[in-house]
Amino acid sequence: MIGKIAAEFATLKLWTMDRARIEKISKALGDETRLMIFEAISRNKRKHMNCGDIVSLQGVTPATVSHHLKILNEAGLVECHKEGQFVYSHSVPGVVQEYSEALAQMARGKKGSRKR
Amino acid sequence: MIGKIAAEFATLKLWTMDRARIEKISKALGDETRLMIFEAISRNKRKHMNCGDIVSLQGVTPATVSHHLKILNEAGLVECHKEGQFVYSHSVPGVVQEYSEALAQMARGKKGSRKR
DNA sequence: TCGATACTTAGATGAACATCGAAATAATTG
DNA sequence: CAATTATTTCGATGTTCATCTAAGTATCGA
Repeated sequence: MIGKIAAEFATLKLWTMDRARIEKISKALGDETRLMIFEAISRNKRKHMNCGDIVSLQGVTPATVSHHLKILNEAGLVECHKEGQFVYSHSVPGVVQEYSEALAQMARGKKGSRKR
Repeated sequence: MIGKIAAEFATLKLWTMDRARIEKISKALGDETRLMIFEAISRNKRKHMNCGDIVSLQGVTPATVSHHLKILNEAGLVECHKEGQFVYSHSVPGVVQEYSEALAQMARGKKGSRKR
């Protein structure tokens, strides 16, 4: 039965985020300023925000914002694209989703954590 | 109807985790050793683990394990209870759940984040 | 009560990191 | 091209933090 096979695929999940990835995302979220930035970027989905927008939102310098954006980007939480002299960022909710599932699985005591 | 009221309570959610709480949990999860400890504790639901069990599992001293357990506990991710000379720990999956929801909400750009 | 076992606390050390100002790079516009 | 604006990179600085050893506290068994 197709349904059964599909159901098995759905539950099987050959891979999960490995611990290193979970750690990286957790680290990225474990800073007050970065959380503010991530929240701000997520809130403005329509009109993407650039570095300067974020700077004017909170009390940090462009250098600091740039630094944090890099970390959020390397964790996969936000993506950036350059448009002329501006760098616009948007959040990637899918990564948060995967991260949540990986954590839930870990908390539930499942084995998981297979790479590839 | 009781059922309806209960359902409203369930969906209404008067509060969400505030940023400080999210930050604290993220920090707690943002360390390799702590992730290992959290995973180990979660995996052994039946027979709760004590400090020594964890020590023998990974290459860290009792002092370090104690330190990390404190942080995981303060984040609400694990709970500990003393039994004689032993301190047993177990994970609290509900907190991971709340944390995930708060993050998802943030990533989706919802307002949320009301305290109390 | 003594000695062993389990854990915590204190203090020290080195590494990681958040932040800034200043210099560098990149793109835009006069 | 020169001047301006946007962002990144560099180097410095102070703070946070993971870890250890050693000393302290608590519990158990003889």
